[in-house]
Amino acid sequence: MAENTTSGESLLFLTDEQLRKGIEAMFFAYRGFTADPDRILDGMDYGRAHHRAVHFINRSPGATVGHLLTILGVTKQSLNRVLRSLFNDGLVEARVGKTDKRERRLHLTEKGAALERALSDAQRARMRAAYRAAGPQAVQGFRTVLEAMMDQDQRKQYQGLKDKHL
Amino acid sequence: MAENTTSGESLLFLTDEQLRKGIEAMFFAYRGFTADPDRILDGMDYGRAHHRAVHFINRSPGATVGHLLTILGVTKQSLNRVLRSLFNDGLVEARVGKTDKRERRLHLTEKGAALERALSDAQRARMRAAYRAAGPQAVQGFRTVLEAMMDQDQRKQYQGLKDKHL
DNA sequence: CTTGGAATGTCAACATAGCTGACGTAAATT
DNA sequence: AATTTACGTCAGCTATGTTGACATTCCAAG
Repeated sequence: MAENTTSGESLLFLTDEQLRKGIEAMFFAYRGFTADPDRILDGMDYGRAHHRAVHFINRSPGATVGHLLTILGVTKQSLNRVLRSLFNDGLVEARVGKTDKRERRLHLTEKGAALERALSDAQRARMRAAYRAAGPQAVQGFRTVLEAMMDQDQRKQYQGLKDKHL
Repeated sequence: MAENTTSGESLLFLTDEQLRKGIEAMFFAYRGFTADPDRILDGMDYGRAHHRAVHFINRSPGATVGHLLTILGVTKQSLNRVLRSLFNDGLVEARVGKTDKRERRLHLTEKGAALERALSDAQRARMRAAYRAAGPQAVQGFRTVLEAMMDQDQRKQYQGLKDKHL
């Protein structure tokens, strides 16, 4: 693991100690990242899985179940349990696909959109505070490192989503 | 910390769209972050909870159970289940506290240290690749934003750990 | 037209990892 | 002596993931 190999030109940021700090930063930060939505969801019958579903349905209205499956990376049985409860509670509605009638195109109802807004408002508020405190340059570095940390497939989905939206 | 506050100079990084991208980046990156250790643990009887325990015991040898509880933020029942299995399998050993005999000071055995090494090698490899690809300046921004995203208590623990180590 | 496969849903059974509540024991503190 | 602290444990619950098996619906290709 010998860092500082070639010349002395500051490969210090690649030492095991620096990496360990990064690892723990991810661990603690992720807890903060999910804390606010979790607090809202606590008390409802919902959890993080519902949050993720609602987030991506809001983000890509009309997405099929299969699409959601690949994004979330869970089994259809697991996702189905979540979707069923959202469906029963009137937060999500499924419209039969126009061209392919096997597909169920997922959309948020107004009620679902309201929950999504509540959750993402809370999450964005924290993110905004962090961004503001860190400044634009740090934010760019943040995004760069996160993107480099993703798996290939995940990165494609992430970037794909980026384009599809606007 | 206030960057670019006053006039209209580039507060664009605080738009909801930018924040949403940051949120999704966290989501996808965290999956990558945990993927490699998860793969190793899969097949053993262990999971992410064991990884976390082993990580922090390695990091702070002699830590008490209570210390671990506050760092991990779980209940003692939950942690105890994990510790018991690590204990039974001879990965962790508990020594009675010298001054306070109620305390159990936790240490990794050689076997436990070997697992910890395998897990953190995998995780560090990914982190190192991401750091290397992103560069030192991005890494600094990454850490700055993550730190700002933590809860107060978590941030203290994170920073506290930083000092305690070396 | 029939058949095969894809997209989806559902049932059953199970594992992991979190939680609460209640209780016990030993050691330290007051 | 009484209380508090640190830890362990039992019992039971919930959320979220997993596999495996099977049904339905429908598109597409032979």
